[in-house]
Amino acid sequence: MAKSTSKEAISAEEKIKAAARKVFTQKGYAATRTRDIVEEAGLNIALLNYYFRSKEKLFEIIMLEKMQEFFGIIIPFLHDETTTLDKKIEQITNRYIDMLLQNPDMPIFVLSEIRNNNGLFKKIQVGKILQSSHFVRQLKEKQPGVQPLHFIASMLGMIIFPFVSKPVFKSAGVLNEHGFATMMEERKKLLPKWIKAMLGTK
Amino acid sequence: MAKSTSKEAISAEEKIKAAARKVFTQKGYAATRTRDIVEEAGLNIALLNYYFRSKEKLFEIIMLEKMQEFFGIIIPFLHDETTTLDKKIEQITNRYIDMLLQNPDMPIFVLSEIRNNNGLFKKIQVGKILQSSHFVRQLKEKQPGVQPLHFIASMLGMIIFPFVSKPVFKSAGVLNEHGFATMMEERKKLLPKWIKAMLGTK
DNA sequence: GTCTATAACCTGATAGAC
DNA sequence: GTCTATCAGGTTATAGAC
Repeated sequence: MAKSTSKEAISAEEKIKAAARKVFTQKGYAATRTRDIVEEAGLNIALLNYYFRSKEKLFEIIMLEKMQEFFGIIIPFLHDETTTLDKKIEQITNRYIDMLLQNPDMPIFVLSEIRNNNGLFKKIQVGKILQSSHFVRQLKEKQPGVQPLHFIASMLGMIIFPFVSKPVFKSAGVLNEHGFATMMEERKKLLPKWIKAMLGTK
Repeated sequence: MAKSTSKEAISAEEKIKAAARKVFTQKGYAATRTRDIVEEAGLNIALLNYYFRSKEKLFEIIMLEKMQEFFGIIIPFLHDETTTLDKKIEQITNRYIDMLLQNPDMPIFVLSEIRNNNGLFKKIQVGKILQSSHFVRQLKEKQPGVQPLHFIASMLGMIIFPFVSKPVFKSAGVLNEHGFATMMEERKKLLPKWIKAMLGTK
């Protein structure tokens, strides 16, 4: 059945999915109980199993969704043949930070669940997509000596790592929620400069 | 009782601790069963409870140990008043990568467990140590406009992020175990150059 | 479709023999 | 100190009423 587009109330199925998104990404698969999810949704366990068969099946749906978002968001920019390398760096930085500010728990969730369960991830062809991208071709032209992987790992590290270590900042009293958001907004300006500076070295 | 320094066989207590280190860091607290730990140690559950009282108490011991290593390793370099900023960057990069190559699962373990359980972490005064360090004073002199936090987040991101995303590289077929180690060895040379290039921008 | 009650299983922890 | 057997509690999943 196609999803209704009218303004009618959200279905139980959708409520459970939304709750699962929230709880799974916050606590991870192993630490979440089906009870946590249905309580968050204001429903009961029977409904979860009625719609999704099992905790594991529900998790797969959420996990695939999150991996798609996490890895998919920069693909259009990587393949854009009309933009310069510098422009791509700016777009990726801005777009990624914006998306992660909406989903701050996503990186640590996706990365730690892939550690626990590489099976699900293999469906996504990250390696091939990257290697065949216009972005990597441009990188090789600009810096023939350096593996693009090194550059990409650095760029993504600068963007994503603050989200992964956000709980550390908060617990250590270095940053609160608002301070973190401000910092990431500043980084949208700062990182492209730093990333381009890396390209200037030999 | 002081730990024996002779070459006698490893005690059951030490065997369980070693097994716990391995299993907890690989799977995280929630996903490990006490049975996993004692099987790894070749012993039985009763021993675990005899020596450590509970799964949680054993976990706390391992977790404190790992946090100490993860956050503590760079402190001596941060406070060294005899070295230049450039030298510190080289030392931190080299030393951190070496340690993480020995403990590749450590970053994702420590960071995801802090997310789940900030209580344990609060005992370590990361924020104060950082702010009062010679390293941060040197940074402020060199780049008065930029928050040291931005710089540190970038530097640590470039160093640590590859370890956090290692399962992605492996599952995606981009790198195998040996390729990853090679890449990190290359990064010991590459990162100091890139990090210093960031300092040169305004 | 939704709910309550319960089954079936798993996991951490302990009792008690050696 | 070490082990086997077992308990107590919690968790997922389902049966069956509405």
